[in-house]
Amino acid sequence: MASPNEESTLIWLRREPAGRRPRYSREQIARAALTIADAEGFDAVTMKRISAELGAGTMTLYYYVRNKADIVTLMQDAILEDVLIPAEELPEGWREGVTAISRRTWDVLTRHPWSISSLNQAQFGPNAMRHYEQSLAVLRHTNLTGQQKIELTAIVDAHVAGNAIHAIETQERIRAAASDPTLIQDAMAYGQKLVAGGDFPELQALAASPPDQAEEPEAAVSARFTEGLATRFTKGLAALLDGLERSYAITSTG
Amino acid sequence: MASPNEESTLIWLRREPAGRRPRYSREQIARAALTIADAEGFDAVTMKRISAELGAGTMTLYYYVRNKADIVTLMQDAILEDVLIPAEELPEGWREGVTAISRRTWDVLTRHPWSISSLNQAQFGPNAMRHYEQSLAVLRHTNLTGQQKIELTAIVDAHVAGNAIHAIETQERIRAAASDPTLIQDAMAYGQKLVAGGDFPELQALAASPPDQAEEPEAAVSARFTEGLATRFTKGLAALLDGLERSYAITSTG
DNA sequence: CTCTTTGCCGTACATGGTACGACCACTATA
DNA sequence: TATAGTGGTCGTACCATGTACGGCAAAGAG
Repeated sequence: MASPNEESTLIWLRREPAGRRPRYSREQIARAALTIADAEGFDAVTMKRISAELGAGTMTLYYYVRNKADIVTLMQDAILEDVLIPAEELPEGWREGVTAISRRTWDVLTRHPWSISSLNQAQFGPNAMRHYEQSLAVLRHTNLTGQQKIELTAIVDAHVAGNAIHAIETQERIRAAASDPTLIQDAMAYGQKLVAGGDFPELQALAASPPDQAEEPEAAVSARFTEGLATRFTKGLAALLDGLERSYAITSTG
Repeated sequence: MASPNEESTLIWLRREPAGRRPRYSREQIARAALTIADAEGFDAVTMKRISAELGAGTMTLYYYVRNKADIVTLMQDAILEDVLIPAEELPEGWREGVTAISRRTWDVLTRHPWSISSLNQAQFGPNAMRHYEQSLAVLRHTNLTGQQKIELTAIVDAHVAGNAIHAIETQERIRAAASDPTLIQDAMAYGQKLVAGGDFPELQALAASPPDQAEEPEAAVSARFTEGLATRFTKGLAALLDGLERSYAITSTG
């Protein structure tokens, strides 16, 4: 039997140094890492970089945290905090509730493009738990069984995550293209080469039609794109909920 | 003006060594990498490891490929080949077609868990192009405009990817738990601790009900889970298509 | 004032990607 | 057949990153 509560594999079960006068805190560390990730991408989040940001030695971090994965876990949990909707702001109906939560989740994930690259390394945390609880709570006054609530939440969450990834990738592509036009040129060249081969009639047909809205300030293009992604997401989500409402025969029992 | 076609940023536009008698080929390299990834996970895919698999020196790979990202690109494209549906097997209606493609995509992605971890590093390739073409082709005999086809495809693709990720994560968690029971124990301990705090009424309610189907051979549990994930995916997809059919007022013009 | 604990961090090592350039064998030309 | 060039292989070396280890100083306890 291990000593109570210490040396767990979960950071959430290991107490944070709080004894005499620790100079830093897990929260500070997470915040620093987050700042870096948002500004320079996930790859820039390095133990050295984080510690430098805090004015500490690299190894100091290991006093607060077991390894880098722990820090990533903290980061994920930090952004999941933003995903939570204050109780007062939660709309009434199940459908409005799910929509609000999903929309907010998508927003937050999209605002933190690194959230995708870091997916594999993170662990379930308290805010994930709260998010889950909230997602279920929204379904309270429906005729769904517990298993059905779980299922529906899983489906919707997966949908949201998938669309967030899609949006992030698109945005990243735009950014990359802006900083290095060669990328686009090459991609276009390759695409055209393939299409010219004649094996892609559908794509060929599409390539012919759109009115190439060139000549627009970079920022505008980017902004319109992001907007477009958001409305596309909204549309898809509505369709999904429509279908789910039907197939589960969901009714309000409020 | 650069020399024609050489030194592109895209591997697809750089010719493969084929002159005198190259000992290897990009395809071989990709296959080797794929084998390793499937067997030992993406992290095991190392330049040294790949070359060892081929019986070559590490640096030899760089004669066929510019860098590791290129190899990842080749890997992705390789599995996308499996995603393509032979023309004869494509069902008639748009809905059946989309379902078949989506289902197959989900299957393949799920069978290659590393496809997720490698998302960020890969580039669009020929098989991605074919997959896209096929997705559009299935919508040919409908009343959708070109933009709508693109939109719908994007939505469905994102949905599929999201669900695949979800499934993969679940499976990975199961595997991890199987190899190290401590993980589950800790997670359960933490979960219960949180729930005991009283702030998670919905989760508490759910935790009470399910008939803890313990005492089942590991393999069986895992298999049932996978199956469950697949049917869940099918259900969600059907709902999504239902909703999309309605909101786009899709009709067949076949 | 001494001893123990807390907290900080320099050093060192393992691993992974990759730039550079030596080296060998084959082929074309003289 | 000798020579020069070129296609293909790979050893060495360098850099970046995560982290184990252990020393050290300061704070508190006795």
